[in-house]
Formats: sequence, structure tokens, C-alpha cells
Amino acid sequence: MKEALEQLLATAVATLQSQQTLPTDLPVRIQLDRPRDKSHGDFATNLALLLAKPASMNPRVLAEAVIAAIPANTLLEKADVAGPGFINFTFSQQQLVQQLERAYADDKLAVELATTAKTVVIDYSSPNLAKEMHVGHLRSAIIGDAVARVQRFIGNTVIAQNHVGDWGTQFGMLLAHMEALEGDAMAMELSNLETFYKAAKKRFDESEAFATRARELVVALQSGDATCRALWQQFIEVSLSHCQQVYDRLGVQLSRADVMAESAYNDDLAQVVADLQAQGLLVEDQGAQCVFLDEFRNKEGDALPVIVQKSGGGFLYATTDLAAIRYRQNKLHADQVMYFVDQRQGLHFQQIFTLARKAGFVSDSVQLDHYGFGTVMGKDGRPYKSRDGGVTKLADLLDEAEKRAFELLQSKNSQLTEAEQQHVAKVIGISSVKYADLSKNRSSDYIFDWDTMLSFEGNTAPYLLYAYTRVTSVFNKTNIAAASISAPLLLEDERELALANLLVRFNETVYSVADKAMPHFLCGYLFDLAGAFSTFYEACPILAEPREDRRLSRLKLAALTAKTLKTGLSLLGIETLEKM
RNA sequence: GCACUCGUAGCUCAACUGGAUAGAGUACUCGGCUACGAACCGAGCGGUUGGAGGUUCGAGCCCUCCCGAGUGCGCCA
Repeated sequence: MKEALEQLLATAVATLQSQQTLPTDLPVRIQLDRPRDKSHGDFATNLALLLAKPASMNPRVLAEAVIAAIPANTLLEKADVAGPGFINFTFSQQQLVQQLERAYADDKLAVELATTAKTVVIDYSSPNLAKEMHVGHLRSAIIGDAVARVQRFIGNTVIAQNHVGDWGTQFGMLLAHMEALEGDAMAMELSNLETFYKAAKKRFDESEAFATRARELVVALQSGDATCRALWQQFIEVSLSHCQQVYDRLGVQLSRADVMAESAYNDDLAQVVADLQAQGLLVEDQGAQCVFLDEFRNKEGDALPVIVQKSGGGFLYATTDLAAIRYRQNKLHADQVMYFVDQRQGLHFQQIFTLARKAGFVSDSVQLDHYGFGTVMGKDGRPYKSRDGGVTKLADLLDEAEKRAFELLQSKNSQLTEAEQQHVAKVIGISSVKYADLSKNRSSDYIFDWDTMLSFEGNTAPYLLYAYTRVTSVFNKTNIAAASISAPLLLEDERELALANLLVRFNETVYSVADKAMPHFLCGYLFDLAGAFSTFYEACPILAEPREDRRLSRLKLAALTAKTLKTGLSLLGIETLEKM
């Protein structure tokens, strides 16, 4: 609907230009906003305000002229000039109903496919395999997964890349510890990666001989020593299967096939450096191979270096990231690469992107974006920690979420059996954690609070899940199937209209998430939708409505709401419940 | 020291990236179950958007300067 209106406006502007009312040499960008105030119609444009000065006209007069130049159509009910020169548009109800009927009849709610399908490489999760996944790994996995789902939904080809860290210097220490243990003892120790890492670290810090051995093993590993590689392989296997368990519990759609580890780029690293050398970008400084970029300067105004090879000959993550960019363009044929990595690596990615372009590793047509995110904080405003002050393992966090959800259910005199409650508690627990994260602005820090996220009040997963079960329970009390109501929609009550106006915005909401990589737009939308449904539900009887045409219309509205909630939540990676 | 991010109701968060009277939830105060799930809904209270200037028809958003917080700045990733 927005696109159609944009088209009408473009035609109007062209007409005014041909009439010399507007200067023809002016690039016109049509901006359409959803007004905050409902009395301002469905859409508003500031077109006349922007063009008033160059056209040397009074903005309100110009707005009138724009309205007069809009071609005849069935889209609009009316267009009014308001305030200093805004134009407010109201869609015709016929148009609204038509749009809703299309959504009702379509599996994908009539969400349009992207005009040109792109191949989008999404780098997300990417934990370091040396340790168990902890709370710091939550955001990348959840947000990246939601954006991946949205990108697929609008028809883009998504290639997930789980750029796991399996090649860093800590692996020497881990291998040395493995080497010192034997068979069963090692298997047992490996069953808890966290304690394994700590034990290895302790020996590394305390024993000089052990530390020396650890350094030897890094070199051995990276130069391809067979026994060393076998040990390493065994460790990686344990760690990856642990990650997979977490993904499965979280409902994050990553699998082994998406793993493209740091080590996979190993053979290309020397080539990356050689290519930088060949282009004259490389400078040796204090024994290290660096590229100095003019775009980034320090306090003295000197260019900052990107170090691609250590004085000892080793490569760094900058080198690996450059190799990965090349791979993503040349082998994966990416049109766009999205990185969901902690905000703190912002400078690193700016440097890498700049360097990759300068070195010709990636063409200008490939879009590279780092989407950073803030830190998960405790209620004290400090980074989230477990009770003992250590980092919280993700597995433990999810255990606690499920446990708390189960206790919550028990306190609500649920009608469900014990077994059903177990399942429902899992869904509520996990989705509460995910939703609490997704509903916050991606780029800022947020405070992790069990009580808020597990509440049925406010913008939370339990509230949305509950709203969904309320809708579906209506259909459990009738023999009319939710998907096969042929009666037309009648929007007579203001609350029906409000709900309808929200339902029709699903398309643009999905696109705003895809464009900005901001899942919280969708959360806000679903919360508004659930609220509008609750209001409607309280005020407008559905099954008890005596007039049949109205009863069927309301059922259809309820069915479309359920479908939109379910689809929207699924795009966030959250599953719905039929009863709870 | 330099760079980036942030500062919105007591608290947790929005504000569609420059639009109209800054909105939700929570807490607090009222009201609503002999209609489909009250795990809900409705109403009220609550603001000098950290401060001061500036840009323009219009600023929470852009620019400058202060105040406060966080993060990053050569061989970890």
C-alpha cells in the first residue's frame, strides 16, 4: 500500500514539474511516514515542506497543488493538508479490506518478495571454541538468527556463516592439557569445557614447562603435525557438539553445515599478506607486517596500522577476516555480508572493510555491514555475571529460564498436565530470554531481569504467547476452520478498524527489520497487535455475536491475527503454543 | 590524550533515523469476570529528553561547547 501511494505521489510530482510549478532540476525524494497521531491518517508526507523553498511557494499552497495533481485512484479515501504543510492520507476501507483478504488467503501474509533477490551472507554466533558458550554469545546468535529468518522470508538467499574461533593461541594450552591426560580421564575432563579450560589455564600460569609445551603445540598444530591435529580435532568435536546443543535449545537455525571456522582460511593467510605486499600496501614496522590506513589516525595524527602478520610470523584475526571477505565474495557470491558481532569490534571492522576495498579483495558492489550490539547487563548495571561472579554459561542460563517458567506456571493454577507443563515451561522460558533480547534496541546495552522478561504484563514473550492462545481458543469452541472463512470482512466497530489497520502493516514491518537489521521493530509491532486484539476481544463478542455476517467477519479477523502473530514470532525464532 | 557509543517518566524500554500534543509497560490510585482464557481490559497520576548555545518552517534525533557513564585505541580474538 505504501508503494502504491509512493507511486501516486511520484506521478503528482512529475505532473507539477511538467507544469513548471516545481523546478525540474530538483531531485525529489518522497518520504512517507506513519504518523504517531491517529487523527493524522494512515500516512503523511512532508513533501510540500521540503519543496516549498526551492519552489518558492507557501508550503500549504504547494501541498494543495500536490493533492490536486494526484491521479484518480481507488486507494485513497482522502488527502488533507495539515499543520504547516503536511499532507495526510487516509486509505479507503475498501482498499484496507482488499489487502487483508490477500493476507488471509496467502501463506506468507501477502508479504512481497524483495524486488531483486540478493545473496546475503550472515556472519553470526561465531563463538570461540576454547570455552563453553556463555551469556556474551547470546545476542549474536539470537539477533543474527532473527535477521536471517526475515531475509529468507522476503526471498533473499541467506548463507549463514558461523565463524567459530578454533585456531587461536589458547589452543596450545588446551592441547598440552589433553596431552598430559590419558584416555578416560581426558574424556571425562572434556565433558565440562569450562573446568577443562580453567585447569589448563591454571597449569599454563603455574608451570613454565607446561607453558613452553603449549607454545610448541600451537606451532605444531598450525604447521600440520598429525598427532597434534588429531587431538585438536577431538577437542573441536566436543566443543562444536556442545554449541549445537545450545543452538537446538535456543531454536537457532545453525547446523554443522554453517560452520566455517577460522582454521578453514589458514591456507589463504600467507596469500592475503602476499597480495597486500604486491599492491604496495604492506609496511614492516617493528618486525610486524602492517598496513597503515590514512582513514584512521591516532592522537598524533599518524595513520593507525592493521597488523596482518606478527613479528614472529604468525597471522592475526585481521588476516583471517580479510581472507573470509574474499571467500564470501568469490566463493559464496555474496551481494551483501552482514556481521553480527559485538559493538566493541566496530573499529576493527571499519578498518577491515576499508582495507578489503583498498586491496581490491571485495568489489564496490558488495555491501559490507557490521551490525554491532550492546552488552547484556545485570540489574546492577554491570555486565551480567552469575552469582559466584563468574561468566554465566548459556546452558545454565537456559536451565534457569526453564525452571523459573515452570515455577511460574505452577503458581498460575494451570489446567495442564505435568507433562504439558514441562513442555510449556520450556517454550516460555526460552522465548522469554530471546524476546527480552530481541525487543531491545540492538545497538544499546540492556538489563537482563528475570522478573520483567517472565511477566505476563508488558512487551514480553509470555504476554504475546498468551494473546495467541486466546485467539486460538476461540476456534477450539467452534467447528469453523480458521483458514476457510469466505464471508467478507466488515469493519464497523472502531476496535475492529484499529486491529485491521495494524494487521495491514505487517509487510512494512518485516521490511524495516530487513533494512535496518533491527528485530525490535517487529517485537514492537507484535506487542501493539496483541494489544489491539485484546482490546477488540474484550469489547467485541465473536462467537456470541448474533448477526452471522458480523460473527464470521470477526472470526476472520481473529484468524488473521493468529496467523500474523504466529508468523511474526516465527520470524523472531519463537514458537507458539496452542494452550498454556 | 584521541576515537566511537550512550544519557528520555521513580524503574525497564519506544519514538519508523529531521516531523505535528515525546509514547508503552511497570510501580502507584480507581473501575471492570452469570459473553469466546481476568495470565486480561479500561481510566488516572507521572517529562525543562543530562546542561548551554546554534542550524530551520520544525530538534530527543544534526552542529559546537560543557557534565556524567561505558567501550576501543601495534603484534589476543
